[in-house]
Amino acid sequence: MSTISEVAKKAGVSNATVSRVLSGAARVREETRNRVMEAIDTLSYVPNQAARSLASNKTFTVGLVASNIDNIYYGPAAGGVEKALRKADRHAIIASGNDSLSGEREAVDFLIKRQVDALVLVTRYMSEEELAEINRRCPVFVMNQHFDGDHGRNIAFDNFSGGKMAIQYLLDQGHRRIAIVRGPKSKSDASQRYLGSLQAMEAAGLALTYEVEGDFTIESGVKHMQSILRLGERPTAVFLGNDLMAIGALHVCNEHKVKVPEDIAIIGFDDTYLARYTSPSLTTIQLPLFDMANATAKLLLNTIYDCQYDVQTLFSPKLVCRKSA
Amino acid sequence: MSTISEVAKKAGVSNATVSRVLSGAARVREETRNRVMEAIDTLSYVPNQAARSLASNKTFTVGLVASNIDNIYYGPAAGGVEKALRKADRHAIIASGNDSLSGEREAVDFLIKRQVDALVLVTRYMSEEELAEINRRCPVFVMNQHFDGDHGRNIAFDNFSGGKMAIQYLLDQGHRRIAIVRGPKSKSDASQRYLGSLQAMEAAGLALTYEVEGDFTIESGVKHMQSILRLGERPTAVFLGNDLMAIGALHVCNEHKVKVPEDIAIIGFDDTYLARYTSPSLTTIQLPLFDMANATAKLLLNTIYDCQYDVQTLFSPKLVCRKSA
DNA sequence: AAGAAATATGAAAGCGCTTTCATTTCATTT
DNA sequence: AAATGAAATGAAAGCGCTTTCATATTTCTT
Repeated sequence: MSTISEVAKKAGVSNATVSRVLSGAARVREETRNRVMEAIDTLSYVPNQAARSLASNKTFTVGLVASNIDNIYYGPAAGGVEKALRKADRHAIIASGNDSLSGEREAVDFLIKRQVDALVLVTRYMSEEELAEINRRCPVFVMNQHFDGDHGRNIAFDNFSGGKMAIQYLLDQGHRRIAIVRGPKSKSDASQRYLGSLQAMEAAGLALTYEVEGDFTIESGVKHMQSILRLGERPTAVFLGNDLMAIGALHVCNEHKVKVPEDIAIIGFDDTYLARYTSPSLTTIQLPLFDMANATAKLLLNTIYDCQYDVQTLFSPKLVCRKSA
Repeated sequence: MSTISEVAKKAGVSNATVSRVLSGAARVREETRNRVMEAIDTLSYVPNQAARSLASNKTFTVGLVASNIDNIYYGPAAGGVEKALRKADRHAIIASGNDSLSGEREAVDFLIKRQVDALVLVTRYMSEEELAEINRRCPVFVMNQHFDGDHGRNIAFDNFSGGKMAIQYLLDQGHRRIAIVRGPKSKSDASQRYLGSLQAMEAAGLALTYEVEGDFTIESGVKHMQSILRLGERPTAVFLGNDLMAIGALHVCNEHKVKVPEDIAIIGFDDTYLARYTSPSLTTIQLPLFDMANATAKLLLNTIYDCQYDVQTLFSPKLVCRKSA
């Protein structure tokens, strides 16, 4: 491991100059810069991150909290964040919230202790007020979620239109008896989807046959679909607030020999990569999670590290027709 | 942010002493320690990681490379690693290999540049020789994989018995015509599973009806199952080298109205959390990925940071009977 | 109780950078 | 050509810890 001093010596300049060409912040004469670059190359010098952090009071590290690292959403989310950060020579520390509020809090505390420069939160249990509070301790960035006191720190998705789109599709297919297993009332994305659905129903002069609140897990989809099958008059179509619940619903239908989509149509939300491999394959509303996560990280880079990325801050839903509806 | 000096001053000791009580390495008189702890508490002092790293020449950071962060295996693997590290007040940086060899290499280089103290590699394209080579640059830890020159740096799983178990179960169910979609020949875990299967067949005096090499993706399961269905004389059971391929196979069967398990029995490997929600639910061999990842991280902690965890270094397969076979 | 051995603590150097401030060099103007 | 202002560079002071070495204190031995 060579140090900055060795590079400086070899290039015949001071440490300060090497530091300057490295950071790119201050200007250095063309010729000097070349000499330094050459020295860096021949010594294959790599700056010491710890020293950098200590001197500059930045860690170049971003914390990423997922409510449950083992969730199917986590992959694309982490992937999108990681890609953007790596390109900018920063990195992410992961911390899982172990699927509980206290776990999420611990994860956040851990990362703040670790002195990350910012946080990307993909949580499930934290209220928007809590996010705002954390934001006072360390800059918080989120996607598909609002929080008070954010200063353009979230990447949005038009959940309302997405919900509307799902129901509209069902309506277009001739369904009139429609049930909804919506996501948690505490989450604004879930509520927006729900509100959108409602609007589509109202516009058609219809009311929901059945409605219940799920928690976005497969198990929850299983449970609520079981209730729906027990209903006296079954709906002909069910809109589940996310793919995971739809997978649970599909599983239940298959177990009970209820034919999808003939007996009951199922539509999900998110278009996770499993959607195309369920039986039957899942019709769903696409949410470009990877891209949104990538945008979130870029927004963070712009805000915290003065980068200059173009970032799309609002994403739109898209219907993906497969065979379940 | 208070510093160690402030703590020292408040406790009426030197910085060195504070450092000592913090690290727990050297001994400090009971009474002194209490005074220091109290000062730490009242100042709510948190040590600066960068300074710590710079002074000690350790980053307390572990790099975690997954061939594809978006893979279903990644979650439990990352979760297991993260849990162990966090408990030990260390952390993991993630880097995805973007599902390619060059990507995996870039991820490794990035992390080494980032000066991680060690690497946990969950790669798909790197040969065991390459792992050994990387190990010369930075300590490498792997699970369910061997590499040359490791010094007890891997957590093993008995894939051979697992493969045997899968076939044995099929045999016990009365199947005689059995096909295998094995995993990549380049991966020792896949090969062990295959060898185990073969042994079970031989012991029964039978030969495989059909055999082909898949690449552990859903798509690969789809492709090979399609070929199998086109076979003149179909097998009555298929053993897929992992759950992902089995999910693909199930999907194909359902699309072609081939009844599972009546027409064809399907058995997978890994017992990912989706296995219980496929249609029909997947009979498979359980591989305790989270626990293995956790053990890998503990092994790392013991080796690199002189921790003293008990670690189980060999894990065993377990048959999980569901409905697909 | 004195000396030796063991234990506890402090002083200070240094880890490898960034950054401020002063100085030198260069280009421009008169 | 001298004066001026701008641009480029260097010297050196930290950033907040760990760790070595020396010193002070306690405990043990006889």
